[in-house]
Amino acid sequence: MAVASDAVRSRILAAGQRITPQRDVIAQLLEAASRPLGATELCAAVAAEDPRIGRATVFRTLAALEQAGIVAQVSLPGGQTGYLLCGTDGHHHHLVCQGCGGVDDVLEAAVSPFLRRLERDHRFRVDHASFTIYGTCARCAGPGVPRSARSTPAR
Amino acid sequence: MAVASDAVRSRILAAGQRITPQRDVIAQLLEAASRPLGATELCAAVAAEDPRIGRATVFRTLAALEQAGIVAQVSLPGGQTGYLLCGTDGHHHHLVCQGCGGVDDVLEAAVSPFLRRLERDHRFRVDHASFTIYGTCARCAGPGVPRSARSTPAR
DNA sequence: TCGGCTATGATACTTGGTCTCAGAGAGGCG
DNA sequence: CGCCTCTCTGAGACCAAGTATCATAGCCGA
Repeated sequence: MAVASDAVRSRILAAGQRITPQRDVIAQLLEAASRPLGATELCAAVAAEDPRIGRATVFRTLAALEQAGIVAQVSLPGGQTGYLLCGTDGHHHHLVCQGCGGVDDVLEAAVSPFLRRLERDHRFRVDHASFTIYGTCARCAGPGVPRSARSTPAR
Repeated sequence: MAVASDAVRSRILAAGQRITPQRDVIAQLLEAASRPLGATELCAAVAAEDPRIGRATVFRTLAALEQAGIVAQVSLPGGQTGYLLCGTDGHHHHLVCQGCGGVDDVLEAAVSPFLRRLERDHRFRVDHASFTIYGTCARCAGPGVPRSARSTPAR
C-alpha cells in the first residue's frame, strides 16, 4: 500500500503529531488526489482503503493535519467543504480550477497589499481573510483557445 | 408587527417574487439584525415571530431572496453560514466586524484590480470569487486608539 | 514493566439543509 | 362569480457534515 510522502510525514512529526497508519492513509489519499476532496468522498476513499477507520478518526485527523498546516479547507462551489493537502507552508489562499479541480496556491504576500488597501479605504482592521477563487487554469482554458485578453506575458 | 422596508419589498417584487407574510417576516428579521444570522438563529427568530412557519419555508425564502440579490450568504468563522440582508446591489463582498458583527460592503470595483493581477500572475481565468474578510471596524477598534498604531497585517 | 498520554472506533447526537407531497391561496380569465 | 393554474406553504422524512462521548488499544518514557 502506498504511504504518504516523506515530506508530509516529516511535517506531521514536526508538528508534534504521531504518524499512525490511519493518518498515513488519509494523508496519502489527499496527496494522491491533488484536488480538494469533499467529506463524503474522503470518507468513502478512506473506507475503501481500510473499512475499519471510523468517521471520527477521519475528521480528527483532518483537524490535526490542518493544525499542522498540512491540509487546508476550501469551500467548494455549492457550499461544500473540500479538504486539500497543501504544499505551501504558512497562510495562503487557493485558486481552484473548475475544469480539472487542480489548486494553485496564492501566497499571502500577493494578497496583503490588497488587504491593506481595504483596511485603509474602509477603516477596518483585517484579522483574518481566507478566500478561495474559482476559475479556469491555463491548461484547462485550452491551448489555442486562450481567453482573448490573456496574451499577457505572465511569469 | 414590523414589516420589511419598502425598499426590500420592492426589490422582492422587482425580482418577480411574491410578497407573502412569511417572506415579510424573514426579510424583516434580517433587516432588523444588521449582522449575519446563522441558520439556527434565524430559524429560532422566525419561530418566535410565527411558530407556524416551517424550516423549509425559511430556507426556500432565503434562496429566493438570495436569487433576487437581497440576501447574501457569508461564511462565518467556524465554518458556519450566515445570512445577511445586503444593501448593495450587484456582486460585492463583505467585511465582517468580529466586534459588533456589523458588515461593510466592498464593491466589486475595489477587488477587480486585485483579481486581474492574480489572473496575470497565475495564468488563471477567474470566474467567481467571493470572499468574506474578518476584522474589526473603526468603531469597535475603540476611540482614542489611532488606527495607524493598531494596523496588523492579515494572518 | 508500569503509568500516562494519545489515538482510535463505535455510536449517538446536533446542525444545516434538501426533498417530497398534499393542500392553501392568490391572480387571471371567461 | 366560478374555475383554473401556478406559486407558495407546512409537515416531516431524509441526508450530509461534523461533534461528543466513552471505553479501549497502543506507544513511549521513566
